[in-house]
Amino acid sequence: MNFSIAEENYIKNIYHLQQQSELVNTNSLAYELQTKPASVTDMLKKLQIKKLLDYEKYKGFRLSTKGNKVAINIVRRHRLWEFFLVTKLGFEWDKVHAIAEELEHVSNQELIQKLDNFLNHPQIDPHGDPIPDGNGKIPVICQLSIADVVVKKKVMVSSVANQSPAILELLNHYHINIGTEIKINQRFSFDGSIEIKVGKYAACIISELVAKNIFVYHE
Amino acid sequence: MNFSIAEENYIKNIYHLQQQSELVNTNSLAYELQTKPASVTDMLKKLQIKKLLDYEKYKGFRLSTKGNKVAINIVRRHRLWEFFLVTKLGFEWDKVHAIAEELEHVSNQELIQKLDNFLNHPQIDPHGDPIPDGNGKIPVICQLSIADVVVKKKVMVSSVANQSPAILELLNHYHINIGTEIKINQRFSFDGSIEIKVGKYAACIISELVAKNIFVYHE
DNA sequence: TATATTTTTTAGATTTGTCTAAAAATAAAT
DNA sequence: ATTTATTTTTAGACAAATCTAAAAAATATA
Repeated sequence: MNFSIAEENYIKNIYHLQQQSELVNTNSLAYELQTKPASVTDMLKKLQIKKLLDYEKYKGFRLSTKGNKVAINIVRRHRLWEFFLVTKLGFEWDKVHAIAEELEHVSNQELIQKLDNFLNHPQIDPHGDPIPDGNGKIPVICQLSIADVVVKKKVMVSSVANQSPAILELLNHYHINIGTEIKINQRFSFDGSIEIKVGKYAACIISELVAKNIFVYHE
Repeated sequence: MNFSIAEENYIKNIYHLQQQSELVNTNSLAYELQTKPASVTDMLKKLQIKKLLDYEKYKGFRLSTKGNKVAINIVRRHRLWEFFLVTKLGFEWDKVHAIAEELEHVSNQELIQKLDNFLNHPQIDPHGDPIPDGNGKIPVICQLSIADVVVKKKVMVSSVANQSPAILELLNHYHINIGTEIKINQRFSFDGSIEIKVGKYAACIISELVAKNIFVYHE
């Protein structure tokens, strides 16, 4: 089944609000979508008719099982594109959300399948959020801050917590990006700083604050 | 300036019809867009107001200079995505058009710029059509059928003329794709067949018919 | 419990892009 | 040069998604 861009945006935002609280209300969804409560009510009726929503007038609403599947698929597309934009096209994190918001509505199944293959089935997007697989299964995120990784271990960067241009500038300097391989050489007890080796570059030292903000895959 | 998906589809199709004849008429555009002449007339008025079109009632129409620039930009996006889908995601030619038709409407300039970089500024799309550059300049296509390439020369596949599943099957067998490097070893006068070397695979012989359908870059 | 406040929904209008059916302009044919 | 046929445009309607303003329901307050 195919949905309009407007419908998909409603579904996705209901999904996100449900992560906070089971039941969603009209005003918060209107705020999230930058629209008016009256418009939300109109769309809720349409989504209910399409069996995507459990909805009772004045009582709040939640996605149905079917609605949830659709939502997870949209989230999957969004996060795969974000991963693509950062790791392949070299975008920085702050720019990718808006673009992925558009790309996510291209809903060709084969496209997403092949994109997933091309990206080697990433499990975490550049913001550290899990990427649902083709069956809608959401991987349990096994991430660890570099500050907590045991020494001598080789790890791969999965995401960065603080996504400010300030830390971005620093990470570019260290040649650290999503997917970068890092070896933890040693930890200095004086200030918690850590010596790491990034790819083929000479070993360098990062502060504890930086280390705490870099997350890596961890089985 | 930003245009709706409907507007972009009209602009693009007017552009394509103009390659055939200078002036475009309502019926042929309606046919091209799978819509009704009345709808076309409505949209023409809107495009004229936006200065994208030179249009006189009952007299036919053509894109203005501004409209032409917009059209070329859409064509650029479309062809870059097609190239991406074939060379990076491994799609076959017959599948990419419909998907690129959707992707082309994501009109973020930086996205297209970075995609172009990522693809190494391709000049020809998988169908052999030229890809306009960032300034709207359309490269003159220097393509040559393999049947016409001098022997001992190394060339790169730019496009394939006959885009049937039948030739596709054969080319997959030879490991030939868009962007593949091929060396022309020798030509056999008996049947015009040609011995080629594809990448690291053992040399093989292709028929004259196949050779005539494979086009390569040629300075 | 009655009143005030907030939240949600309805009613009716608007915009975009489409349609059908009929009218107007142009082109073709006798 | 009329008539016929084709092409194009208008007029009016419709669906999707939105809006404003007002009514209805739920919640909070006195």
